[in-house]
Amino acid sequence: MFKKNEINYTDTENCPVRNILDRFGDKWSTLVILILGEQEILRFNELQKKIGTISQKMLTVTLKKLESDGLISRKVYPQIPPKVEYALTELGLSLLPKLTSLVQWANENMSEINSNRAK
Amino acid sequence: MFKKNEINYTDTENCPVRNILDRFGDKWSTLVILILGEQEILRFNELQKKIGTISQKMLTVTLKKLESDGLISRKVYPQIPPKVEYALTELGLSLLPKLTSLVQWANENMSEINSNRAK
DNA sequence: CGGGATCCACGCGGATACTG
DNA sequence: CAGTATCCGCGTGGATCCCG
Repeated sequence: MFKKNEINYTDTENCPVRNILDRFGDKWSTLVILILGEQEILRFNELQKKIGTISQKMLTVTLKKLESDGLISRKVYPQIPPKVEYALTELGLSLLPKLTSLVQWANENMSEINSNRAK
Repeated sequence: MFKKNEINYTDTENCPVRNILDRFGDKWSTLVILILGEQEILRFNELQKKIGTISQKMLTVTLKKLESDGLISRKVYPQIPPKVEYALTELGLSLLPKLTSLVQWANENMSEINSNRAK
């Protein structure tokens, strides 16, 4: 029934599962990717308004991390006032379907989870 | 290119995306579900050994949360010493493919992400 | 064996002020 | 506009001890 490749979850450094969870287990990364997947290109302030409750600091930190991971691109227009555009890279786009699939599940099952919790 | 259902990400309470991220954005939930999906049934200590680095407290907390969400089941054998078995519920099983899909992506792309980060 | 109960450190993340 | 810098509360999560 289940293929057992016997993943070694103990090895935090090399286990991709642990790695990805450490990376996207934070509060904002996944959300930013989802929003960029929906809108294609967004400026810093547009992202912040979209999310609504994120602070400038955390949006900056999150974007930098995702950029250094190669998941999003950052395009700076050298003008005053500055203009910076963020978008998903190819790598980010390849991740997107996996996340939207998760979102779809969330949409379908959140009410059941909530009613379970209420008990 | 993109269907725009215009999700309101600002509404933390009602947005399923925000909800699921708040719920599985912790350090261990996703990992526990993945391991239970692989092994079907596991006892408390077996789970702890599988994960390796989780503390008793966090495993307890995580299991309780997942149980109250209705994602895993908890079967107690009233004997001494006690025996408790954990497994995925139907709901948990329905989530599993979405997570393994994410794991697959992680396996395929983790090396690229790591080399990106190194720059 | 499978937890409960406490204590506590650390770091995530918010609030605020400032800048090119 | 798009950040940077700093301070700091608070919750996550680890360590330890105890119990049925």
